Amino acid sequence: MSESASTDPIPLDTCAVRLVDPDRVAAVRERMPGAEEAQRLARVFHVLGEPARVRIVTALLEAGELCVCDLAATVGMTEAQTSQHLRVLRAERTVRNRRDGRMVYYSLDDAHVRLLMDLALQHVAHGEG
Amino acid sequence: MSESASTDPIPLDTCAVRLVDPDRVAAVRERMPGAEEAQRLARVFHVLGEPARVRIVTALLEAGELCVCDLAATVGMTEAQTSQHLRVLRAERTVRNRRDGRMVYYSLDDAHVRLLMDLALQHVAHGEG
DNA sequence: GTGACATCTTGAGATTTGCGCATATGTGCT
DNA sequence: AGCACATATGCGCAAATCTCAAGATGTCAC
Repeated sequence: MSESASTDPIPLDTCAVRLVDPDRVAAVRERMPGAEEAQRLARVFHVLGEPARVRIVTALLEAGELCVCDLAATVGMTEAQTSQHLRVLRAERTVRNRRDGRMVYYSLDDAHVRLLMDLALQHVAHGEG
Repeated sequence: MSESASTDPIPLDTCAVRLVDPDRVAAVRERMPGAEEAQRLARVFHVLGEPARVRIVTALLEAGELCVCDLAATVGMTEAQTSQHLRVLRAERTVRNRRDGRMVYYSLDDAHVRLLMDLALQHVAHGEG
């Protein structure tokens, strides 16, 4: 494959991939979000990329605020499972918790989440047959 | 734990979790999306829950349309890697491909994706310190 | 302080997922 | 047809992740 370099006229300064439109590639690279930004975006989506957590979030969207036991009953999971998923959601600032006695009440921490869910619902509604 | 049922006054028709506000739980359960809907939502988010795919999508947001080799150069991955992620994105109808000769050009298949990305960007921008 | 309850954390097992390499498919050129 | 190129696919391995069950933490009541 890469043995006899009989023809090697193109000096690629970046990496070993062929480029059709280098100018466009450079322009897009400059304007698109950086690697860190992409990582943060991915983390947000990753947290929501699980049916169990989606159900938790949608339940909180409807209820506004729920304690862990009621939340577990709503989504049909054990309390330990629910608590574990809530920890992941909390780490990403998707939900916030308020302590009242020995109960802990959870609610959404960001209004964007509701919009994200609505958009995703439209997305799956229009494309899925 | 579940050995000596000395006190068992509450008949739970659903499962073995305690309920603080059964009426509210029932109401939320009825109004929130079902399990299938949650699974579809999770699949959409899951596909975007990876830095590499986020970068591909954001690159396509800027470029509109790119062939695999330029896309690989833009996001800084090998063509095989890029192709594999594109397969995942295509399976979820996030991107579409158009063949022109031996090149294959990719673009976003759904306008919702742009909105999702913008919302997620706002989300990570306002909360991250 | 002791006991009961709600929630949180931890650990091992099982499943999934991404990466790298090699190869297959499909297209255009001579 | 034969060759070269762009992309897609299949396989093996390492890493991350979900799940389940048990124990730890913190709070209220007596």
